[in-house]
Amino acid sequence: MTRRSSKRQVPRGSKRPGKPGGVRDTNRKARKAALIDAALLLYLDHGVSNVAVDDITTKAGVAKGSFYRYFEDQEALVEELIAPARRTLTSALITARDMLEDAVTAERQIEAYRGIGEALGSLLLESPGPARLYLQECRAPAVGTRKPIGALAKRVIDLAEEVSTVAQKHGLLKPLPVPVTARAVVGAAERLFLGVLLDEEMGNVLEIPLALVTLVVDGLRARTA
Amino acid sequence: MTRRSSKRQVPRGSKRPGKPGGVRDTNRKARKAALIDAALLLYLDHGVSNVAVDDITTKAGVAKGSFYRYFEDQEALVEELIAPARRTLTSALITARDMLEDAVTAERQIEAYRGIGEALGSLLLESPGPARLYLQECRAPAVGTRKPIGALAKRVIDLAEEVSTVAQKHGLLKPLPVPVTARAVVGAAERLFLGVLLDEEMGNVLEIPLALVTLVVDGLRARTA
DNA sequence: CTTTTTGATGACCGTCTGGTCATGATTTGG
DNA sequence: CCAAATCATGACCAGACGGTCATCAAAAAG
Repeated sequence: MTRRSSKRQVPRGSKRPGKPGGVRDTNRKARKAALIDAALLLYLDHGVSNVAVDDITTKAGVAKGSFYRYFEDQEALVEELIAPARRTLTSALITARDMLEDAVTAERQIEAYRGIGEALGSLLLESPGPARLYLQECRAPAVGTRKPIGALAKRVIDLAEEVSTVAQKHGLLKPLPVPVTARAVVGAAERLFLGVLLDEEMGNVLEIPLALVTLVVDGLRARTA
Repeated sequence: MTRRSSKRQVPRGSKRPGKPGGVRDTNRKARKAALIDAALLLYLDHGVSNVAVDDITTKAGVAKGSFYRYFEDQEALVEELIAPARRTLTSALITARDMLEDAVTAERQIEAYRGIGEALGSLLLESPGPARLYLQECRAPAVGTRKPIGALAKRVIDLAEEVSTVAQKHGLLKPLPVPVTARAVVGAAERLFLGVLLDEEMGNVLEIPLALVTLVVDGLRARTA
């Protein structure tokens, strides 16, 4: 029996995948979830580059050969692991950018930024693990297992620059270079949220969105009438 | 011949180390520098967890056995590699904290923060490699080879909190939780400086210190007369 | 109930890696 | 010049690791 050239969750041309909700479908989903959950816990403690497939499958309680039925390699697993975080982050930034396009008042501007904060907040609540993994690893070199995280980090910065570009076009920011304001905001937000996820002593975490808005609105805001 | 239980650059009780400036002393320093330089280049591209001792010694042009004459393991090398960055960062933060203790005017406060910016600026100029390595890896899990970097990251946050505590004591910051303002500033500064070191398109990089001061002084500043 | 298809398994293989060490080269100090 | 000390070397070793695969188990479909 030869290896299929391109592995898939359900192989294309599969003749008997079983019906949705059936035993096979249920087992496949459960196994993938077990592997992803196990990997996440190990990545959070050890970093994405210090975890072996053996570690993951042992923690997930499945045989090593099963890993390769669901994932080409660890990079493929990480890609799937951070998919929810990618969707939430990129969606929030795009929505904020579009809202700012129409933001002709300072109130609408604050609302757009608040939308980002809220989306990030919900990300922290719904997917704290993937969010924390992203925040921990997003600046280290995007090689091997970490590639999907590095790609998302680049996307986040690109979108943040778009948000800043639109904000500045409306005269809503000081005439600082867009790449500078985008990075300052992203950097501050990332470290603050990482602190929350790491249970660092942060005081009243409900003040964090305020702090961020303060940074953006008061710190970078253009002094216009 | 048995292994010494604790390796050192010059073994304790060494009988003929050679005089300072002598052939051995010179060769030792050159070899350590070659290994550290090689390791730095590899760590920057691949991450601290994806580099083998063989990689380092090959790039440095020395035999593998020589590596272990100078370093216990890679963690020891990283400890030494970031020593200049650690000195500069901690010294700058401590100086700023002390200056803020005496800062009774807004001008003195700005001067203290500017001192941090200048120290960071000189760090980027004098040790761009170690600075970039620190910025890339400082949030990923502090295990194995990355331990020294994680320890420095914790120290930086601790000192930043002290700086914020003093600033707030003087009523120079809004009454936001100290951990929040400290992290916001550190996060913004780190991402901005990383952008410079990665040659990301940042516009006029001379505006970055201004952006940081803007964030701190205008964004977090208490609205006092 | 049976055949076909899909999934699970963990031993196996080749490569990678940390770390050691016997041997020889070089430096030191008298 | 010489004995002692220090340094350099890269083959070697044992274990770690990614990925495969022959075999068996389980599910699907008729």
